[in-house]
Parts: sequence; C-alpha cells; structure tokens
Amino acid sequence: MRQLPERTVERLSQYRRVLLRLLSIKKEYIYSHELASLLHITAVQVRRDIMLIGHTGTLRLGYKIKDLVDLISTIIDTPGKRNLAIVGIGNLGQALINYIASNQDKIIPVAIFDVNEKKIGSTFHGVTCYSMDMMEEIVKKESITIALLTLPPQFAQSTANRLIEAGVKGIMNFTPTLLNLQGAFLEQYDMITSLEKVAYFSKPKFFVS
Amino acid sequence: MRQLPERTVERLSQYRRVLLRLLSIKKEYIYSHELASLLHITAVQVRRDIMLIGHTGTLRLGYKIKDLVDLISTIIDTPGKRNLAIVGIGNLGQALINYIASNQDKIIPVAIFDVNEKKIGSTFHGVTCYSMDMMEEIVKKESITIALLTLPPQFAQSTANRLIEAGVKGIMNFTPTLLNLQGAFLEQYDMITSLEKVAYFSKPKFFVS
DNA sequence: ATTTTTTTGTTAGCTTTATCACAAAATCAA
DNA sequence: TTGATTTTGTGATAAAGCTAACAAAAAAAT
Repeated sequence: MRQLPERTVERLSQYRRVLLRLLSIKKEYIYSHELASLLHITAVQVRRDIMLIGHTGTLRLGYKIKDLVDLISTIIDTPGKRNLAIVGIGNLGQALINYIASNQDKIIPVAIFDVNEKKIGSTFHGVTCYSMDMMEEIVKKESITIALLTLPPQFAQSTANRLIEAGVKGIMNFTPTLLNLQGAFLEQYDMITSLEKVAYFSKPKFFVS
Repeated sequence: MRQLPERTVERLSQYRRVLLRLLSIKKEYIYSHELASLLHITAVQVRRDIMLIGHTGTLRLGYKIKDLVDLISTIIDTPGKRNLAIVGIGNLGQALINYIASNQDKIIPVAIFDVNEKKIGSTFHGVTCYSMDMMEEIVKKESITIALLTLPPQFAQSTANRLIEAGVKGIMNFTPTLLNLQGAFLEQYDMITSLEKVAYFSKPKFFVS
C-alpha cells in the first residue's frame, strides 16, 4: 500500500481507540456516520479513510469493528513492539512516561536519559534512568527507534543528532528548538506556538482589526 | 485584515520568537532566506506570510526585525493580557504551568482547578488552586478566556461545557477525549495519536507493505 | 412486485496550503 | 554607464486534504 496521508494516519489511530472501546462493550458493527459522529467529523471522511486502507464494509450493516481494528493495527503498528527512550525526565518527561505506559502497549518505554546525578540509576514507572553518556550504547543494545525530547532546548539539536546516529528513526520534540533532521521522522510539539494560536483564534471579535 | 491561515499564525509565533532572540543580540535586519533557514522552511513561505500580514521589507536590505516583531505582536496578541486557567494539576498540568509562566508574558495563568483536597488552597508557580465548584465564579471574576484541560478524560466534555458557559473562548485539550464544542476555539493535543503517527512514519522500510 | 429508504464506495470538485517562476527595483561590478 | 546580481513581492500553479454528489446495492415498506 502507498504511504497514507498524515491526517489519515492520525484519524486511524483515533478510530482504533474508539473502536476498541466499542468492542469491549460488545458492539459488533458500526456505520460510517456513527464513527464520524464520535470523532466529530463527517461520514464521508470516515468512508474515504477506510477506502484508503482497502477495507470494505457491508451495505446496510456497516463495518465489522473487529476486522477494522485488526486492519488498522496491521497498518499503523510495526509487527512486534517498538522501543522508546525519553531524554530529560523533568515534570513533562514524567507526565509523558506515565501516560504512554498506561495508554497503549505497542510502543514501550525502555530507557530514560538525564544529566541529573540524583535521577541516574533510579526508575520512573519501572524504567531506568541512565547517564547521557550511555545514550549510544543503550539505544543500540535496546534497539530503540523512537525518542522523546523533553530536555532543555539548547541541547535538543545535538541530542537529536546523536540519537539518529545511534539508530533512532522517529523523534518527538517537545522543546521549542526548531530541529534540522536527516534520516528520521520528526514530530514537533511547540506548546507556546500552540497557545498563541489558541489566543489568536479565540480573540474577542472586538479586537480583530 | 482577514483572518489568517492557521499555519501562518503558527509560523508568525515562531518567527517572533526567533526574531526576539536576534534583536537581543543587536541584529537589525533579516533576509527572508535567513529567517527561512532558521525555521527550516522556504524563503517564499516566509515572504508570503509577511505579505499576508501586510508588512513590506526593503529591497536588498531585508526586513527590519524590530518592525516585524511589533507588527506580529499587534496581530497575534490581544491588546493587554489574556488570563488562563488550568483544570487538573497533575504532572502534566504542573509541567505546563511552569513552562507557560516562564516562556511568554501575554497569557497569564491566574487560576488552577482540581478535585484533590490536598491541592486545593495551595499554589503552583504562584497560582492558587481552587475547588472545581468555584470554576464558574472564578472564571467570571478573573475574566479567564483560555483554559487548559489536563484532567481525567471522562470529565473533559462536561468541564469544557461549563468553561464555555462561563465565558472561556479558547480551550486546549490535552486529554484523549474528542470534544464537541460550540462557541470556542479548540486545540487538541493527543499524545497517543501523535506517538502512533511517529511510529508509522518512522517504521523501518522493511515492514512497509 | 414495486417503490422507498438506507448505507457503502467513489468520482469530481472545492478549499487550503505550499511552491514555482518571474517582474521590479536596488545595489554592485566592470 | 551598462550589465550582472541580489532580494522583495506576487500571480499562477501544484499538492494536500476535505466535501458534495451520486451510483449501486441491499433491505424495508407498501
């Protein structure tokens, strides 16, 4: 199958989460418009996404939830698991590791790196924190392919370079540093930009020039 | 001026941050291609954004940084400040309040709400935590127009409804609940979807069917 | 049996966002 | 002075993403 549009992949992830919940309450089939309304999008959008992944529903019955979940899984998951590292275990890093470990089971946090002597050697949500010096070694040994950057911005670029060099293929950058990467997929989350965007689009009409 | 494209607003926020740093080291003018390379985008994109906000540079000299920063500010900021509330002050809420309070000064955290008796009455980064019962009252009294949701997902929709009813105009939702809002701008950040997207696009070629 | 309703699948078109290509003007080089 | 170079500003075009519209088929209603 050809590489899917980014937005479709995002929605597939959301479809699956919603569908798993429905499966757990024994729902078997779902109509495009039902799924759409759960995500607050249109039914056509749902049907188009499902078409793109090559699944086909039953007329008048809708889509078989189990089959759809399985197909989405074979598409967006890697067979087996993916190992993940978190670099910088401050407040945000801790929030993320808890959240990730509790909310899905295909992407496994296996290592944490930090400079803080007090944190090195201790565990967070069962995952060991190592010194930054160990990064290359552990990334290779544990086959880590995804990394989260939650460290001070000035170290983001050099850390990203080291991670990619050691074999990481996907990076989520939570620092405001604008990274320049070669050979890895980058997902940037810039809190301040996001906040300023909300401020702009929610500006009282009053102030709009 | 007509409402700007979402992407342009995001980039304006980033331009400003980069430009402020350059101003602080006494740089006066900047070329579109310089700014572009700092953000890892194209020079045309930069010029088009600047065109959209009605600014004009000097041929052969580039853009006057001070003027550009001022213009971006009049466009994306509200005159005066905006007050912000954080609902749910767990690990993530604490990470966000610290980050927001330290990294910009137009959007001010003025209230926190939580259900935890131990947290109510105490302060985080100088901001008081109130009981959830006080939400409507405080939102009105403090003229809060932006809210961050970092509470358990099952309470996200009802809390959002209450906030909007009380006057909030922009909501950043960090829970995986897909909200249905009327009368407020919504920015959703779904960590798991984002992570699954990175996993998909960084999947070893090997596995791509 | 025929008509109406429901629901999928898909084409064509629309909107939004990004890029190409180039004119215009300022400066520099010869 | 003339020609080359640099850099902005923008119309035209392309790419990505979304939606409208409708055919096809199954089921339900009459």
